[in-house]
Amino acid sequence: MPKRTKAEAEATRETLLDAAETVFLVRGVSKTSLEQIARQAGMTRGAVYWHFKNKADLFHAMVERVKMPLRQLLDDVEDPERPQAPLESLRLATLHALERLQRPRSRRVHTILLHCCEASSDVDTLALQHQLAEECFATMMEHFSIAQRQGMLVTGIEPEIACRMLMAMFGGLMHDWLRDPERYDIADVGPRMINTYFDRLVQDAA
Amino acid sequence: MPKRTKAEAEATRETLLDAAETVFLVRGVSKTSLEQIARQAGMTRGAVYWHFKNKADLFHAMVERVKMPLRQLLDDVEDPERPQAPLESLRLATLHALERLQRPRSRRVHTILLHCCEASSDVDTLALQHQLAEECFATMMEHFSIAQRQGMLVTGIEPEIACRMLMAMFGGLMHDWLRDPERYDIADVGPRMINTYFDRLVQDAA
DNA sequence: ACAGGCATACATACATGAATGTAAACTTAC
DNA sequence: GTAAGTTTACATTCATGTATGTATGCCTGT
Repeated sequence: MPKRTKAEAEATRETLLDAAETVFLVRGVSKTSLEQIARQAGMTRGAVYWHFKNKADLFHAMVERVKMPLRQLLDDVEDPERPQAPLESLRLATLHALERLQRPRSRRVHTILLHCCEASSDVDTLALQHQLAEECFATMMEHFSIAQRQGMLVTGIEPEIACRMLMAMFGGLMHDWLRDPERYDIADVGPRMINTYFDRLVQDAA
Repeated sequence: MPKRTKAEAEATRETLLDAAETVFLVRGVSKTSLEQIARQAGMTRGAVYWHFKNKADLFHAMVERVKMPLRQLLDDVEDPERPQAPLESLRLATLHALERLQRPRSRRVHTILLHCCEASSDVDTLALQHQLAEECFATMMEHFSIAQRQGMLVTGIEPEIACRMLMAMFGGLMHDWLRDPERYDIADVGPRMINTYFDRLVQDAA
């Protein structure tokens, strides 16, 4: 039954993206055919090619649905009353990011990005990761630098190292947990790791 | 000119594995055909199918050439004179692992494992990672637990969290650096991160 | 020691299957 | 009626696995 109403068309687009998430997770991106995605969504390849240019385009749209840059996370948690608490802001933003990661869609898409697709493929996943990482690093470096100037960083620790440690820890935790989420409860382990990091490596000025 | 001598045959096998590393890095595992690998090695698919059952088998052999479990790293660094310095052993083993990672072949293969192949594909890369991670975790947990019993761990930090933090940090650093090794010098940043971690989170008993 | 025979180490050819992109047909909303 | 949404049909490309070809290294009997 061809030609749905405008709203219905938009709905099928979302359905196709949902289907893509599902199939990508199981088969991996490169081994998934557009046919499989279409069938999962209860349609044919024609629908896919109508809404998206090709697999790369579809993939990109799928990622866009969950994209949430650190910049915005920080805007959410930064306390307007206390504009100079960079480390506390970072801690909260990190914890908040960890919570978002556990939401089903976010979890699925990040699993796909980290484990079910490869570089130099249809989709340039490395460029996506690179872009996100650079933005994260720049934003975090600002905050760590401010913290250091305010004497809130334990002496002897350079902002760059602290920054890279946090990024590595967070990224590594994501990568490791998403590989097999049943192994441990990230809602418990994650915050303990993050809090331990901030409590130990980072010290309020006297 | 078919049929080489036994030693030459072994040499072509290695050549094929080298070729695989090269092509996998550029095209990604799933998008590389055995034809491309064979041509890169200056042969035909016949040679590939002679030495390996299929792409998965070839991939597995490629990984085996660099596989170096943490257990062995620890055996290398553990001081027989001072059998009770678990944290120092871990620090050294971690630093040593970091150095190994920078060796060209190790670097290539790990890049492929982390960025150029996907789960649920020909090769079960998740199983490989899982296996390594489990062994690492178990071994490290032993050492962290011993350290805690000896009062060498900062009070208030549980061995499990310390263990997972170190694993996440190391894994995240690998993942991040290998994505674009030109961004920073891991030979400089890596040890500083690791040493900072051990210096700050882990404390010699009084 | 060497001549045959057999297994080895590849190359070539072929059959199959599957995915892609596009074009054309069809149906209904607007 | 026309354009948006979707299906069906088709042509092309490409990787895989296998089967077959073939020349050489290696070994065994005498």
